[in-house]
Amino acid sequence: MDFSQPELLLPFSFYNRPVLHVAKDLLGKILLRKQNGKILSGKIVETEAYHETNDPSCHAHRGKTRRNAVMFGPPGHLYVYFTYGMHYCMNVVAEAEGIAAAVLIRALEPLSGIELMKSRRDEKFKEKDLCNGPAKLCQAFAITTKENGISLLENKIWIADSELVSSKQIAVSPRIGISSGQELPWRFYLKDNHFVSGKKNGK
DNA sequence: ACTGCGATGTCCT
DNA sequence: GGACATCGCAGTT
Repeated sequence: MDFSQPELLLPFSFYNRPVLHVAKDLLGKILLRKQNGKILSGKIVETEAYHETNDPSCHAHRGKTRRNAVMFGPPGHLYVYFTYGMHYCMNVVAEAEGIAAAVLIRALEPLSGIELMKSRRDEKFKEKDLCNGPAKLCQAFAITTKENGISLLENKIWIADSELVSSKQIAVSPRIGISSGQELPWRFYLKDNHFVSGKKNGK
Protein backbone atom coordinates (compact mmCIF):
# COMPACT_ATOMS: atom_id res chain seq x y z
CA MET A 1 0.00 0.00 0.00
CA ASP A 2 1.39 3.38 -1.02
CA PHE A 3 0.28 5.84 1.61
CA SER A 4 2.05 8.75 -0.08
CA GLN A 5 -0.69 9.24 -2.68
CA PRO A 6 -1.99 12.81 -2.44
CA GLU A 7 -5.63 11.62 -2.29
CA LEU A 8 -4.97 10.09 1.12
CA LEU A 9 -3.70 13.31 2.76
CA LEU A 10 -5.99 14.15 5.67
CA PRO A 11 -7.83 17.45 5.03
CA PHE A 12 -8.31 20.54 7.18
CA SER A 13 -11.71 19.25 8.34
CA PHE A 14 -10.08 16.25 10.03
CA TYR A 15 -8.12 18.52 12.38
CA ASN A 16 -10.84 21.13 12.85
CA ARG A 17 -12.73 19.06 15.44
CA PRO A 18 -12.73 18.41 19.21
CA VAL A 19 -9.24 17.36 20.24
CA LEU A 20 -10.36 14.08 21.86
CA HIS A 21 -11.91 12.97 18.58
CA VAL A 22 -8.79 13.91 16.66
CA ALA A 23 -6.55 12.06 19.16
CA LYS A 24 -8.61 8.89 18.89
CA ASP A 25 -9.05 9.07 15.12
CA LEU A 26 -5.32 9.55 14.53
CA LEU A 27 -4.72 5.98 15.68
CA GLY A 28 -3.98 3.81 12.65
CA LYS A 29 -3.25 6.82 10.42
CA ILE A 30 0.13 7.20 8.69
CA LEU A 31 2.68 9.93 9.42
CA LEU A 32 4.88 10.68 6.41
CA ARG A 33 7.90 12.84 5.65
CA LYS A 34 9.67 13.24 2.34
CA GLN A 35 13.42 13.60 2.84
CA ASN A 36 16.53 12.94 0.76
CA GLY A 37 14.32 11.49 -1.98
CA LYS A 38 13.04 8.90 0.46
CA ILE A 39 9.75 8.55 2.25
CA LEU A 40 9.81 8.08 5.97
CA SER A 41 6.52 6.68 7.25
CA GLY A 42 4.97 5.06 10.27
CA LYS A 43 1.56 4.09 11.60
CA ILE A 44 0.38 6.12 14.59
CA VAL A 45 -0.25 3.72 17.49
CA GLU A 46 -0.30 6.03 20.53
CA THR A 47 -1.54 9.60 21.13
CA GLU A 48 -2.40 12.01 23.94
CA ALA A 49 -4.78 15.00 23.92
CA TYR A 50 -4.06 18.39 25.51
CA HIS A 51 -6.47 21.32 25.86
CA GLU A 52 -6.04 24.79 27.31
CA THR A 53 -9.27 24.46 29.34
CA ASN A 54 -9.40 22.42 32.58
CA ASP A 55 -6.03 20.90 31.83
CA PRO A 56 -3.16 22.31 33.94
CA SER A 57 -0.58 20.12 32.18
CA CYS A 58 -1.33 21.68 28.82
CA HIS A 59 1.40 24.14 27.84
CA ALA A 60 -1.33 26.60 26.85
CA HIS A 61 -3.28 26.41 30.10
CA ARG A 62 -1.90 29.73 31.32
CA GLY A 63 -2.37 31.54 28.05
CA LYS A 64 -0.38 32.27 24.95
CA THR A 65 3.43 32.50 25.04
CA ARG A 66 6.12 32.49 22.40
CA ARG A 67 6.63 28.76 22.80
CA ASN A 68 3.00 27.61 22.62
CA ALA A 69 1.69 30.18 20.11
CA VAL A 70 1.24 27.59 17.37
CA MET A 71 -1.35 25.78 19.47
CA PHE A 72 -3.56 28.86 19.29
CA GLY A 73 -3.31 29.00 15.51
CA PRO A 74 -5.29 27.13 12.88
CA PRO A 75 -5.64 23.33 13.08
CA GLY A 76 -3.60 21.01 10.89
CA HIS A 77 -0.25 22.49 11.88
CA LEU A 78 2.72 21.02 13.74
CA TYR A 79 3.58 22.14 17.29
CA VAL A 80 7.10 21.04 18.23
CA TYR A 81 8.67 21.82 21.60
CA PHE A 82 12.03 21.15 23.20
CA THR A 83 12.21 19.61 26.67
CA TYR A 84 14.58 18.13 29.27
CA GLY A 85 17.45 19.93 27.61
CA MET A 86 17.75 17.42 24.79
CA HIS A 87 14.45 16.09 23.46
CA TYR A 88 11.82 17.22 20.97
CA CYS A 89 8.15 16.25 20.97
CA MET A 90 5.66 16.76 18.14
CA ASN A 91 1.99 17.60 18.36
CA VAL A 92 -0.79 18.05 15.84
CA VAL A 93 -2.83 21.21 16.37
CA ALA A 94 -6.60 20.63 16.58
CA GLU A 95 -9.80 22.66 17.08
CA ALA A 96 -10.63 26.06 15.65
CA GLU A 97 -8.14 28.91 15.45
CA GLY A 98 -8.06 30.76 18.78
CA ILE A 99 -8.61 27.60 20.85
CA ALA A 100 -5.36 25.99 22.00
CA ALA A 101 -5.53 22.20 21.69
CA ALA A 102 -3.16 19.60 20.31
CA VAL A 103 -2.47 15.88 20.08
CA LEU A 104 0.94 14.57 21.14
CA ILE A 105 2.13 11.75 18.88
CA ARG A 106 3.71 9.27 21.31
CA ALA A 107 4.55 6.23 19.21
CA LEU A 108 4.72 4.94 15.64
CA GLU A 109 5.07 1.58 13.98
CA PRO A 110 7.79 2.20 11.36
CA LEU A 111 6.71 1.33 7.80
CA SER A 112 9.30 2.79 5.42
CA GLY A 113 12.62 4.63 5.60
CA ILE A 114 13.68 2.35 8.41
CA GLU A 115 17.38 2.46 7.51
CA LEU A 116 17.32 6.26 7.66
CA MET A 117 15.57 6.11 11.04
CA LYS A 118 18.21 3.73 12.36
CA SER A 119 21.02 5.97 11.21
CA ARG A 120 19.47 8.86 13.14
CA ARG A 121 18.76 6.88 16.30
CA ASP A 122 21.37 4.16 16.68
CA GLU A 123 22.10 1.14 14.51
CA LYS A 124 21.86 -1.07 17.57
CA PHE A 125 18.13 -0.46 18.01
CA LYS A 126 15.54 -2.98 16.90
CA GLU A 127 12.70 -1.74 14.73
CA LYS A 128 10.27 -1.55 17.60
CA ASP A 129 12.59 0.76 19.55
CA LEU A 130 12.95 3.35 16.80
CA CYS A 131 9.69 5.27 17.38
CA ASN A 132 8.15 3.95 20.62
CA GLY A 133 8.25 7.26 22.48
CA PRO A 134 7.55 10.92 21.64
CA ALA A 135 11.19 12.04 21.61
CA LYS A 136 12.33 8.88 19.82
CA LEU A 137 10.05 9.34 16.85
CA CYS A 138 11.11 12.98 16.52
CA GLN A 139 14.73 11.85 16.40
CA ALA A 140 13.93 9.14 13.84
CA PHE A 141 12.04 11.63 11.63
CA ALA A 142 14.55 14.46 12.32
CA ILE A 143 11.80 16.74 13.61
CA THR A 144 13.05 19.74 15.63
CA THR A 145 11.81 23.22 16.43
CA LYS A 146 12.76 24.10 12.84
CA GLU A 147 9.59 22.24 11.90
CA ASN A 148 7.49 24.06 14.51
CA GLY A 149 4.46 25.69 12.91
CA ILE A 150 4.58 24.00 9.51
CA SER A 151 1.35 22.94 7.83
CA LEU A 152 0.34 19.28 7.60
CA LEU A 153 -1.79 20.06 4.56
CA GLU A 154 1.20 20.22 2.21
CA ASN A 155 3.33 17.23 1.37
CA LYS A 156 6.49 17.93 3.42
CA ILE A 157 5.27 16.35 6.64
CA TRP A 158 1.73 15.09 6.54
CA ILE A 159 -0.68 12.40 7.70
CA ALA A 160 -2.45 9.95 5.41
CA ASP A 161 -5.74 8.16 5.83
CA SER A 162 -5.65 4.39 6.19
CA GLU A 163 -7.91 1.55 7.15
CA LEU A 164 -10.59 2.26 9.74
CA VAL A 165 -9.71 1.30 13.30
CA SER A 166 -12.57 -0.20 15.29
CA SER A 167 -13.17 1.27 18.74
CA LYS A 168 -12.63 -2.24 20.12
CA GLN A 169 -8.96 -1.98 19.21
CA ILE A 170 -8.49 1.27 21.14
CA ALA A 171 -7.40 1.42 24.78
CA VAL A 172 -7.61 4.49 27.04
CA SER A 173 -5.41 5.45 30.00
CA PRO A 174 -4.10 8.43 31.96
CA ARG A 175 -1.40 10.38 30.18
CA ILE A 176 2.26 9.67 30.85
CA GLY A 177 4.73 11.85 32.72
CA ILE A 178 2.10 14.25 34.06
CA SER A 179 2.41 15.58 37.60
CA SER A 180 0.16 18.62 37.90
CA GLY A 181 -3.44 18.38 39.01
CA GLN A 182 -5.53 15.26 38.73
CA GLU A 183 -4.72 13.37 35.61
CA LEU A 184 -7.25 12.76 32.83
CA PRO A 185 -7.83 9.61 30.73
CA TRP A 186 -6.66 11.28 27.57
CA ARG A 187 -4.11 8.79 26.30
CA PHE A 188 -5.17 6.48 23.47
CA TYR A 189 -3.32 3.54 21.99
CA LEU A 190 -3.84 0.44 19.90
CA LYS A 191 -4.37 -2.61 22.09
CA ASP A 192 -1.79 -5.34 21.70
CA ASN A 193 0.37 -3.28 19.38
CA HIS A 194 4.06 -3.97 19.95
CA PHE A 195 5.20 -0.48 19.01
CA VAL A 196 3.44 1.40 21.83
CA SER A 197 5.84 3.22 24.21
CA GLY A 198 7.13 1.79 27.47
CA LYS A 199 7.42 -1.82 26.36
CA LYS A 200 10.80 -3.38 26.85
CA ASN A 201 10.31 -6.71 25.17
CA GLY A 202 7.93 -6.19 22.31
CA LYS A 203 4.90 -7.44 24.21
C1' DA B 1 12.42 -7.93 36.38
C1' DC B 2 12.51 -3.13 38.55
C1' DT B 3 14.68 1.34 40.43
C1' DG B 4 17.30 5.54 40.42
C1' DC B 5 19.46 9.16 38.18
C1' DG B 6 22.22 12.25 34.99
C1' DA B 7 22.05 14.92 30.92
C1' DT B 8 21.00 19.67 29.70
C1' DG B 9 18.10 24.09 27.34
C1' DT B 10 14.14 26.78 27.63
C1' DC B 11 10.29 28.64 29.76
C1' DC B 12 7.99 30.62 33.60
C1' DT B 13 7.45 32.42 38.51
C1' DG C 1 15.81 28.93 40.64
C1' DG C 2 12.74 25.14 39.72
C1' DA C 3 10.11 22.42 36.69
C1' DC C 4 9.81 19.93 32.62
C1' DA C 5 4.11 16.00 27.88
C1' DT C 6 12.02 12.05 28.15
C1' DC C 7 15.51 8.68 27.41
C1' DG C 8 19.07 5.37 28.19
C1' DC C 9 22.37 3.52 31.25
C1' DA C 10 23.93 1.52 35.59
C1' DG C 11 22.95 -0.88 39.63
C1' DT C 12 20.22 -4.05 42.20
C1' DT C 13 16.86 -8.21 43.13
